[in-house]
Amino acid sequence: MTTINDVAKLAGVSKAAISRYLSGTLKPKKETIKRIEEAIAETNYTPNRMAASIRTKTSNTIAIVIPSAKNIAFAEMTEAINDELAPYGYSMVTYTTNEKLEQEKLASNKIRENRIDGAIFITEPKGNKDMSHIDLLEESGIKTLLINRFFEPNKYSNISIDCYNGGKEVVKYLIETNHKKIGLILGWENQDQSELYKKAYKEQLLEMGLNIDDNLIEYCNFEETKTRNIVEDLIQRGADSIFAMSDRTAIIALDVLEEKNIDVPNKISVVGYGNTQFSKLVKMTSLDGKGELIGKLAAQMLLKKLRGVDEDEFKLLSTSIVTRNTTKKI
Amino acid sequence: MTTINDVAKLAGVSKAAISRYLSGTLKPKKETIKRIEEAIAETNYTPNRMAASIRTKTSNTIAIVIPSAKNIAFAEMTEAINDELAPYGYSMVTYTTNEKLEQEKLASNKIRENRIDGAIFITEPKGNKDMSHIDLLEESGIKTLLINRFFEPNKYSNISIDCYNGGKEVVKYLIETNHKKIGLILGWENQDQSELYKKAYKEQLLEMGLNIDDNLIEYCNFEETKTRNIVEDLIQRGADSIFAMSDRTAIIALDVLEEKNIDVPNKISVVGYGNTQFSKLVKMTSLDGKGELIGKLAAQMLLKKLRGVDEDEFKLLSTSIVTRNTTKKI
DNA sequence: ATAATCTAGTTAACCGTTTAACTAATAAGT
DNA sequence: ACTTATTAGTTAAACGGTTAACTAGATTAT
Repeated sequence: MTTINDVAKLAGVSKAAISRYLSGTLKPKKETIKRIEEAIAETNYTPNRMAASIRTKTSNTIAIVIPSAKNIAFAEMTEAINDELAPYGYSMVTYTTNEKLEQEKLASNKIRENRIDGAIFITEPKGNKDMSHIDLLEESGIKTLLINRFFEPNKYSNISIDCYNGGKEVVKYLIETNHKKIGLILGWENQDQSELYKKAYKEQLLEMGLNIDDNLIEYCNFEETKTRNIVEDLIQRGADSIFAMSDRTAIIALDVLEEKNIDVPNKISVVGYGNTQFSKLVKMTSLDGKGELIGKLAAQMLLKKLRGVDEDEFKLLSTSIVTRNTTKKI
Repeated sequence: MTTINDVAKLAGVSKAAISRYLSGTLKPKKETIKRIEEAIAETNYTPNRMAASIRTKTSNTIAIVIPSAKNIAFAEMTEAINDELAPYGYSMVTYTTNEKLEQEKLASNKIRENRIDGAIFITEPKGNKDMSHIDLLEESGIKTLLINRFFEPNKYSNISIDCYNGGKEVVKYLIETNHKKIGLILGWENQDQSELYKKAYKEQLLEMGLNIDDNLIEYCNFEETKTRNIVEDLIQRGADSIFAMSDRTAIIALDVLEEKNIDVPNKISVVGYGNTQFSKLVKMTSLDGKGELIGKLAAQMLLKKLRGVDEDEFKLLSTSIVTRNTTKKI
């Protein structure tokens, strides 16, 4: 790779002239510009952004930390973030955690090592409240932003879906369409999101005068076989509807129901969460996860922080159910 | 952020000692180690990988260039690549192209700017054969690897699915299950993959004594509305089966068929391509795209190139149809 | 005519590492 | 006892840029 020195030599000016010309802090005369441009073209010169970074202390790179890149919900957010940031020249590096705290910490280390400007963490590693690595990033001057990790205001910048009220809406909808035994399939036990959905579910049930059957509440850990067993159990226990905490889980539920020849939505209604491509393709009712909106807002918020506007923000996005062919008034 | 100088000062040694201790080229005595370790811990020192990079000329980062991150087929490959490379300490940066050559070139520029060690390009921008940016990367010492871009040996390192023989197998399977009017939904016109499938389709038809109806061959450009229209046309024209060049397209086809109350697979069989999560979840027959295998192999091949083993390799992976509930002998 | 301002550059220090080459002190070999 | 190796470091240059401070020459103002 050619360096700025090669270009300078070829153009017959100092390397400072090249650097300043490229950054717009020097206006060379026409003839010099011509020589510089020719030299750049001839050598295929591209500035070494890393060398620049060590002086300017900005890498023009942001990181996203997600449980899994092939999970459609995260993929949709990721793409939205990238689409929003790319026009500003940011590159995006992805670290996956498999929802493990340990891996999230490794990612944080990489982010520090690479002096990445800002990082977006999506969801929390299962059931863990250790924030020390995030704190360290902020102390190191790396801007952080959390998505679907906290559901009430706190010291971190955060954007989340209001799954408490969203969950209540789903339950309300199901009750209003005459369902009485609503199966609830949660993700991980002790994870904020699961517990919020559970709370919403129970409270809405009570508010509408139904009583709670704990046998209808299960944690699937986002595992397929576990989910299948749960769905079978729920059928056994007489569930007339199922609300699952992810579209993927809901689609697995649909599959089990189809295998058992149980008519959806006439016999059992199914609601997912995410409103991802998945739910659209299979025409499934789903609580909107607003992945693309969240990604877009997250990118904008991070951009703001990167520019130094540093009031920590907390956003809770209201959501609503998108009804399709897997739910029906009975 | 603390630097190596801070640590050196605190530990009372030269910065070279810190650097060499951390890289294992210096074995300090116990007592010194203790002082260094304490200084590192106290200052939360993490080496600045960018500063190191400018000296060592390796960034420990690889890039993947994909049409879209939220396309499930690419997401699966991406994750497989990352899983394979992460243990070696590589960070992965993603650039999306929307299948536009212009954007692919922008990505190439970023890759050069950031002195990224190696890049994997997945598929080709629609219908374009300009490889100058890839050539430039290789000339710049950046290792490149192409996926599903070339289907016969050439000067680039490349891994592809043998879609010619795969396509023939699908057509053969459909004919053997007594289908006579096979609709073929391709992607972009003039894109190698599309044309290969078309060739496979026509040749297999002729080999098995059926004649070709050009009205059954359409390009959907991977657009939903266009796909829906095509499917309706194919139904009109009496197709008894549909082979689509992507799972997503095939699922849209399934949806149209369902809307029209046409029984799949009894009335019309549908085959997708990819064998992605999508096809598994909706139990759709699909020609295997082997995304995860490709990702894994790609990562390994790139790793090899990064280590200097630089015979250009060309791999064509054989594939086969995975039958599920959307195809049937009639 | 002289001072003040502008233009188009240059010089040199700096960013945070790595690494080749050197050194001083200690240990080992004969 | 004297050379030779080994150990545990240090020094200084290098990597490829950026940037503050300077300068020489041309223009403008008074």
